[in-house]
Amino acid sequence: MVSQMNTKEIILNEAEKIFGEKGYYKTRMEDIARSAKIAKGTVYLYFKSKQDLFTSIIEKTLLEFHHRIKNASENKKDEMAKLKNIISEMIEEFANKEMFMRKVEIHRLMEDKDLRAEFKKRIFPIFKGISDYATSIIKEGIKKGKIKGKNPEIISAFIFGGIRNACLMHDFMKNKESLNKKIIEKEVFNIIEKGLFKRKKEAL
Amino acid sequence: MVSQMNTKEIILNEAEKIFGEKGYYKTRMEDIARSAKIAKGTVYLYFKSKQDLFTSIIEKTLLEFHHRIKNASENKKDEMAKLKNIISEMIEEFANKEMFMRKVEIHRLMEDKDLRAEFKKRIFPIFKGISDYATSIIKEGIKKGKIKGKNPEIISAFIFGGIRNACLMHDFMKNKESLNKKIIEKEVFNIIEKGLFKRKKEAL
Amino acid sequence: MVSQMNTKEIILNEAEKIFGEKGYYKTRMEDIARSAKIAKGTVYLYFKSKQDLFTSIIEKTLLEFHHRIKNASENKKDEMAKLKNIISEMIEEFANKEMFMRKVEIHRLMEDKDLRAEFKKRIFPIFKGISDYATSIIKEGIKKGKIKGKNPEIISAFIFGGIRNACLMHDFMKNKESLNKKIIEKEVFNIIEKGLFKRKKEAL
Amino acid sequence: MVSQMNTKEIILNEAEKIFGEKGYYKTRMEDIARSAKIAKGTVYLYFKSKQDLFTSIIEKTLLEFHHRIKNASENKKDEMAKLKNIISEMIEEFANKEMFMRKVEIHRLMEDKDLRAEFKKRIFPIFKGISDYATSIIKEGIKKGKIKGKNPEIISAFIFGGIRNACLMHDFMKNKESLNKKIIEKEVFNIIEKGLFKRKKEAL
DNA sequence: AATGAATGAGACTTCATTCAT
DNA sequence: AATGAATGAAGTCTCATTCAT
Repeated sequence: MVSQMNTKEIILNEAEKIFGEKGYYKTRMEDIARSAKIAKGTVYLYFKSKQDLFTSIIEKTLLEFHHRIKNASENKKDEMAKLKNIISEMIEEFANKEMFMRKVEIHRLMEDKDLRAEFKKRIFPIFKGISDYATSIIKEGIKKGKIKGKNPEIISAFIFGGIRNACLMHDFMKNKESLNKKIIEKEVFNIIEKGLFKRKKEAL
Repeated sequence: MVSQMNTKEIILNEAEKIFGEKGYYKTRMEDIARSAKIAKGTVYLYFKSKQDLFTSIIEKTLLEFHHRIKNASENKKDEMAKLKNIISEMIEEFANKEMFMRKVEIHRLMEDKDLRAEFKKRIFPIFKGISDYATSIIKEGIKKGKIKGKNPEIISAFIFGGIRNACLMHDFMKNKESLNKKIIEKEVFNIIEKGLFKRKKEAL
Repeated sequence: MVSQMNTKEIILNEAEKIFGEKGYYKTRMEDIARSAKIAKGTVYLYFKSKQDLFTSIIEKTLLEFHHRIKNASENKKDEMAKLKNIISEMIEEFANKEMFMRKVEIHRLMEDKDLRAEFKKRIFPIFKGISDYATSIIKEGIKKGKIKGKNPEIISAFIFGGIRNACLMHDFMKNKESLNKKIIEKEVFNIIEKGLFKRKKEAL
Repeated sequence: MVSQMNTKEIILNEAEKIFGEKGYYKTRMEDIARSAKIAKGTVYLYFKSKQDLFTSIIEKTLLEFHHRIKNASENKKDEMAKLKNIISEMIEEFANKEMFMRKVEIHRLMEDKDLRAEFKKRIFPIFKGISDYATSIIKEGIKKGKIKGKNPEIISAFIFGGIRNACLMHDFMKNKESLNKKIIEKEVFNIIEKGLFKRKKEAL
């Protein structure tokens, strides 16, 4: 039992690493098995297919992410503080070189007919949960007159995609320098704070 | 001559459509040939490999995009106006369902060893050209004291990625409704304007 | 008419060169067309298939070779002189870098089912003619008691193959130095005339 | 382990047979797989490409041949005896219908750019080893005054090629009758030992 | 006579998955 | 629970040949 748990965990970890490095299509089941120091057939004892394994990782990653942003925001009263904390968590997530979330495009993979069924069932609800959580904070902020804007979904997608791309671009353009999370955070806060939130003077 | 141009153009158009729909890996050369109503072998008369064809499309798409944002911005004096026009063009580009730019992740594909060589030679320079162009406007704005921020690259990556994701997310969540470009534009302008640009009161 | 002759001749010459360089399988009809500065389709006006073209070249080459050895030997009375002259012609033929006979293995190609039909009809008779011609001289020599041996076919095949291989091997091992025909000729004459081993009398 | 050894051996044997029958270019990987009663993909578990498989067979065949001629000659003191034993082995090798050495032209295949790299690394050294071995015996014989001639390389190439062609020609001309090794051997020995032409003394 | 764009059968190779041990 | 040899469907690319101009 313990050993089973371990093997499954090992596979998940190694697979996450390799999917993150090579992407879904370029990753071979054999790469994963080798990296996990097990036989190819063993992977199939724990996951019924490549799609299943991949979906399981996204599932786990998204659930963890959901927890993180919830933990980081739910005990703040102020929507501004909540959003800023969520943004910090996003940057943390995306800036982590090992994490594959930054690399994986859920939209794109959802269009793959082999993955779609599994994704629709297992990933979409979680994804929507995260999206709704972020959106609901913005919605609340708008209602309270603290946040400007009319379409919370667009706003949260904009911020999420913006941060992801800022992190990716850094890697892409100058992958030798390690990414300075603080700089990105500051830049994003600057944009968000003074534009997104009405300041007291304005509120008057 | 005319016929050659036509066939090549047809292939490029059909391939763009299918690569956009299915992604690079799921697209088979035969799909493209069938869609172009030609034989598989004919594609190879015009493009030496799948990589070459794909790269050619990205190349063309990025060059067109570069032209568009240049045309839309270069005759404006004000950096704010320039940036807003570029943003409008981005939205136009990403919101276009047929366009595959929205779907393609250059960062990810650059990591594919089969594509890397071709990409490094043909795509990276154009990509960098676009990036540099947007960045230089922000840089100039910062110098003139009209734009806040210290890292133009991060800012432009943030905006670009944010817009892209806002468009993708709309498709993803409610792909039946056609995307209203004006709404996205307004939301982005709202965020950008009041946050990114110092207002006269602030400048004082 | 003149122009047709010319085009056909040009194709034959260029094809011979390229088949000689690359071998039958690696030579593409397009290589030949390009080398002859004509369109691919034009080749098919003169030769009905790749097999036909190739066979035509072997045919021509073997016929020429037959003429050469006949001319070089038929007016000699002595079988020894005849054979030596034939050997000189063989060396001349094989040592010629441009000639493809040295490179082409008729035995091998005869086993290719696509070539077999054509070869059986057009090449085999010529080939046999040459073989018979050489063999008949040896036969005559044996009858007259001037040549030792019981199997003229084996003897002529041995000499032919030996010369061919000596020429090929030179190319293979030291292809920079140009092959010295005289040296090969001398070595072959030595063996043929007196054998490889010194007899005791000679050794004295 | 046993099974792995077996499958690899089976593939090598079947491939040797088919390459021998059809030649390198006409042999399809599927032919080999079918002949070995395994799936196409299985071949690739043991050999990384068609080139690799083919090269492996030549490698093995040449190494065996090297051993054979060494074993057949190294304990003889006399160069004449050594050479004659080597010749007998050659005839044995070439006369074997199943053996593909007789059919394969290393010179020709070395010019194929797909095979060249592999050949240069793996085949050329062995080939040269065999060639050098035969040549060194002739060289020694010349030094001791027992063998006539100035170019051991030419002499060994001549004998090797001569025997090969004599065997091939038999197949080619009358492939129904089984080849009588003794007859070829006798004919070759005759030429080697005393030359083709009776000298006047003998003629008396 | 000549062209060269187009065809499509066919070859090599990959890799997710299975299954006997 | 674990293995890894074996499978075979599927994908990329080549090239002899055709045919409309």
